[in-house]
Amino acid sequence: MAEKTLKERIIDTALRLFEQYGYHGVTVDRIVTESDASKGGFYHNFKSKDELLYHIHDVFITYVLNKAQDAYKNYHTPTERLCAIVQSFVKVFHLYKPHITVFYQESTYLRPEYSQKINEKRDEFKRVIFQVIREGIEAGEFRPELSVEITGMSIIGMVNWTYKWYKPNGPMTIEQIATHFIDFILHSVLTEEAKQKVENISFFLASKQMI
Amino acid sequence: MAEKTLKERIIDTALRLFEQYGYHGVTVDRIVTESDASKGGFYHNFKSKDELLYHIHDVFITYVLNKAQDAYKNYHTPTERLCAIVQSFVKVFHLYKPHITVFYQESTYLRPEYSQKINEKRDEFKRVIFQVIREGIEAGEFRPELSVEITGMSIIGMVNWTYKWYKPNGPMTIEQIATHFIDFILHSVLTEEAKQKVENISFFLASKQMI
DNA sequence: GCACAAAGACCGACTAGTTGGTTTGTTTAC
DNA sequence: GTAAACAAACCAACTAGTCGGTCTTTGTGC
Repeated sequence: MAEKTLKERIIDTALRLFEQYGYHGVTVDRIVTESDASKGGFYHNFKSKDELLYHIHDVFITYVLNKAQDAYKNYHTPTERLCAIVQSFVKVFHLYKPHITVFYQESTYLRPEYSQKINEKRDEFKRVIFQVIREGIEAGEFRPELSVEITGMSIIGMVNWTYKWYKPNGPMTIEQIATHFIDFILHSVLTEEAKQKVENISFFLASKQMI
Repeated sequence: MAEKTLKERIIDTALRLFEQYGYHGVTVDRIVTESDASKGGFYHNFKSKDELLYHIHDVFITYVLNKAQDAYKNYHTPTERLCAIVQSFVKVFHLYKPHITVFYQESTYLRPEYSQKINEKRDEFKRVIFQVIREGIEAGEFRPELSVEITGMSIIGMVNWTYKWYKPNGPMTIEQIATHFIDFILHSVLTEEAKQKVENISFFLASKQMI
């Protein structure tokens, strides 16, 4: 395996420090020191501290958006799609927890030119979720009295909040957490008929090879 | 009605600015200018910029904790208590949206002596919610396979996330949003028997004079 | 009711320290 | 030789906090 490049080392260090102390709680000098780099090396790889922040945002949102779009493509009923999206969404927290923390804590400090790009991808992600819920209602799988927006934001909020409490080495694995979320969500959105079909939710997930 | 004191004017201005630009995106000078105060007036009322941040945190968490404790006292079944807590919790977003935004965006920047106090109240709030869920399961109203912690954090996350998208003058009133959340939550946590009793959720809420 | 002093509220120019970013010159590695 | 990276001095801008002073209110003795 190739050694880590300087750029990667800087990003790793910055991520760790930003997560703990916040973007403004960390100086460029400190990032440089703790990643065994130099100021020259830093500014060779990044135009500015702002650009580094943008880069962190972009890596995460790009990943999660792609995962959602893949999940949409690879499954073909609203219920399966919703499960798959939530599943992959939750799993991201294992890999990208520092990214996510920075994403939700520091996005106010993104400069306009950067935040615009990020917001486009974020909105696209929301659109996919809303779409699935809308199709679920139309297909009769989800309860017709649901509000697409509030249901969508409830799901997004519930999952996103994980970044505030999830501990990678805690008592719950990320898969267990995902299963609980999906259980919670399916009980809320499915119609009685659809619930009959799914029957046992854990079994349903297993049969779809999601867990 | 008495005029607003300087302190109140400073807090109002700071809240508005912090919400939009973040704690580090706003200087004391700017707060002072936009609240028609002076540097001296600011430091007469607050020991430091940090203390102002703490004050904002404390007002919100104290309010929401009291509301949850009141809801617990005033109702006597787990289902009613959960509804009442969520109800009052969501309503807080109407009054305290800027506080909440600052609370969740800027808490990393609270100095240790302050964040300790805040965390105690926040943990106490969580404790109340966990307690209600635990009692709901024990009483047979909530599904026994629920995880108290994950269910609790799901509810808290779902509601808290509201601060990211709620617009006080948007198409949904805060009461409508609260009703949707409660509907979502009750469908997830209630056992089949308990659902029979509650029957129609909107009707249930109305009968308890919650909406 | 008044004189006056003490306390508290508030002002704003100033300071001292910090920090993102630059520059210049050097070194390493393919 | 060229690009990536280092080292360190340097700067300009910014910003939290200070400090001496003024104005206003309140309390007290007579």
